[in-house]
Amino acid sequence: MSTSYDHKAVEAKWQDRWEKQRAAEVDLRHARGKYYMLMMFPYPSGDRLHVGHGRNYILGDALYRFLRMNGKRALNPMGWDAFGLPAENAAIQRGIHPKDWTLGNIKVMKEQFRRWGILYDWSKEIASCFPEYYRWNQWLFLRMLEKGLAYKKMAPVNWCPSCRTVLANEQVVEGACERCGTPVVQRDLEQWFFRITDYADRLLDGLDQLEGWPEKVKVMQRNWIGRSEGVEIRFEIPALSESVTVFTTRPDTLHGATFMVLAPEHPLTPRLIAKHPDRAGIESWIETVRNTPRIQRSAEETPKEGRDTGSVAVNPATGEEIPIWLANYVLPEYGSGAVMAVPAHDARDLAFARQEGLPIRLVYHPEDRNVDPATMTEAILHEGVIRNAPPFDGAVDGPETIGRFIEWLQKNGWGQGKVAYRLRDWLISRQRYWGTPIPVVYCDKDGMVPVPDGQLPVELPYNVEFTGREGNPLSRSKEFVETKCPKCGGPARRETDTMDTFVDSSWYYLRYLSPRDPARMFDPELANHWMPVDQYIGGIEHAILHLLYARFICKVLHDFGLVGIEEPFQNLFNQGMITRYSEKSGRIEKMSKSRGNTVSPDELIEEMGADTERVYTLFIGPPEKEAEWSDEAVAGAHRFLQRVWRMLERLPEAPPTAPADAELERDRHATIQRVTHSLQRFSFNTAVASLMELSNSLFRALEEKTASRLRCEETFDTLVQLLHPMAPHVTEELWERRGYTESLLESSWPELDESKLRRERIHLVVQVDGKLRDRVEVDASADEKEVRAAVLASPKVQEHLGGREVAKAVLVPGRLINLVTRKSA
RNA sequence: GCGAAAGUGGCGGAACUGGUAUACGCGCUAGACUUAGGAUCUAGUCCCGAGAGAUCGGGUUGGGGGUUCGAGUCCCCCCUUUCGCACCA
Repeated sequence: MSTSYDHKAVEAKWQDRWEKQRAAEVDLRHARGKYYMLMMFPYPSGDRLHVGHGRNYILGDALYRFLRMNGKRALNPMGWDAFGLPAENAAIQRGIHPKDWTLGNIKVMKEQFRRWGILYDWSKEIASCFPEYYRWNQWLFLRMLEKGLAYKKMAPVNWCPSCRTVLANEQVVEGACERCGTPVVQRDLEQWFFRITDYADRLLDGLDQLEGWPEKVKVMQRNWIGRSEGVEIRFEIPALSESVTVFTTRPDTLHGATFMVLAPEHPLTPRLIAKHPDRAGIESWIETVRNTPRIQRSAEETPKEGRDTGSVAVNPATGEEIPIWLANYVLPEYGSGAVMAVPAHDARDLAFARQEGLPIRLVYHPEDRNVDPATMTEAILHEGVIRNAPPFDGAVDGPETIGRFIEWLQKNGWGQGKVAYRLRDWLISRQRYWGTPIPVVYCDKDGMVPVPDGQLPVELPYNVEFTGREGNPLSRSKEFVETKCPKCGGPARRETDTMDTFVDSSWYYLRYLSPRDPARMFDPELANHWMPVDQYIGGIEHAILHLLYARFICKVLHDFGLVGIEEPFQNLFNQGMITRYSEKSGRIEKMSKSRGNTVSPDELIEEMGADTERVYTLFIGPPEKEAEWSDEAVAGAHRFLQRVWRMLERLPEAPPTAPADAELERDRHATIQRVTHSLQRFSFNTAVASLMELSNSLFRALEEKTASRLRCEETFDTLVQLLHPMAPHVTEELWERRGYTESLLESSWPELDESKLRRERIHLVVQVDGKLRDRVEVDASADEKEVRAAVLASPKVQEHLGGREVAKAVLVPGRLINLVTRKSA
């Protein structure tokens, strides 16, 4: 019967010890050298964490331990993104107050982290739902309000008539309210915004500096910002003595604009349809379009619908009068909410023109430009092709043509260059309780008045009612709503909207540095010393929203003169998801509670230990890629740790002297080199593989008694040290049992001696004409001449040469030699 | 449709800047120890062919072409998959 180690006892022992010696907390003010790493800010959701969630925490902890053993000052803080919708839903469904629910979840999550053996510096702990934290959201809001970066305006929102509340886009499922199934309508409400569009160019340009970010995330952000350069062109509407401006990136197709399309919401619409015989019909159609949720309206499957206003505009290039239409596919918020329709060169305009029987006119001939000739034939036949119209001057296509057009339009006073963005201002107000109250009050006399800094924080009242109906519970709290105007002292009402939780997470990394500071949002001196964050680990789901908002707020704080940096996160790592077969769907899917394919860490830890889970999670595959969880393969990680454990008992069996010492020593150093390199590149899976190899070598040496006791012990110690970031508990225990009194975590990473990697005799691969034919052993110092002589002495090589002459020999030192025979000319 | 990444054994995956393809693990096969084992250990395990045999020959990184003494890796074309964007004018 072989001994197996009691992982439960070992893990409990070290988890207790780590908890007690929290002294490892970094003294930020006195730490010399900087290595500020690993940012996380999880949401305490109440669902038990599963092994899929464990991946990024385990990854981060392994990295943290590795850095620390390498003498780096690493900071590993943890805090809670504690506001959010699930807490409020829990209150509605189960009658638990969001605060109590959240704090309970935090406790559970902390216990799970402890059981994974994860070392967080809890002295830096923050939670966004505490007034000590969110008062600085309010402070930031007031500063942004002063600078015009926060503002209020009417905006269309998703409104559930039954719940009487605003819904986030994510809460609208197929056009209906996620909770009650009532069709959602579009409604205009006064909303608070942050002017992120002012920063569009800087957010875009900043990406080029972020070399430590995955290209994928940068591309996603670039698409989201969606900068496009184009032109604004004015079209006169003679009947109204007005003009309408369109935005286009293709001014060179202006001659082909045969009609114009406005968003139904366009400000000129009422005047354009004023004299229309079916005005009422059009107005009711407009209402339908307005009530369509935005997501549905801008889906490609949605059929194009339009109405002719009966009014006309003048195409400045041709002088022709063209009809003005309204259509659902033109969005009011992009560009100027109006387009010149060029059906010959735009797929959407073409579809619409065909549907409504509007004229199609070619500007470019199919031979000039990428136009589908088949679809264009009818246009050519009916309208002909406009070429050599000014300012073509016979030239065709390309950016130069467009450039000339812009100049020409400008000269004629018809238009000018303009940049349009897809990015919209950030809507930060939520009609919800569980969030940061927006610090303004409304006074009948003074209007909207910001809350003075001295009266911050505006605290959330605890005693409110959660009915799930009638919208925001905050607005029914008299205690909260009724207040005094800071200006005149008269009666006033508080703003009851709260902030989007992304505001909380957009600056938390700065608060980690001085979490209890009562006087400031953060300490600029510490921020300048420790920022930017060296390593950020998180899921790809944050690629746009959170990471864009955090970059934006960082730039805002920079402009306020509070921090020197403009980019908060230097290196970003996106771990891949863990997948598993789901009985429900019969497919391999992302591990999640709703799919019923989760693996509980509790049971796994009970059965095989946290170290096993950690090693397997890291070994499963490249951490940036998706990986499929295999219940069987976990056992392999467990066997590996058991093997390492058993070797401790066998060390004394090794002989005092033995022949293969040098070989084991070389393996040891090769492993140090490989593991160190692997961990530097986040390649945890190959690091574990290398350690398994070293373990196999040592095991064999012990079995066959080919290495001395001292050598075996030294190899074992190195193995344990290198394994520590992945399997911290069992390695600490083994280290202690080896007689070391200092904690393994405090020991320093094994040193690589490159001279030990060298061999005296090396195996060289011999190729003849690029094909592997033999291996020869030569002195490591042998020069080409000697190698050649040794190789030619091989009977196998001679056989394959078959008497042919060696025309050329390519020697790759230490690896191979390729003998090239002359090829038939 | 546009953009990005990737295609290697039965499976997860190795191969750093072109240099022994399939490391490591899972699974599988045979054996050992055992009352028994999903425990442990030993040997084997890319495919085809020859041989009793250690071995020997040939082929193989989605398909096709190219560069090179040499290509999983670089270049071109095609196929497939995954992800992101998608009425943005």
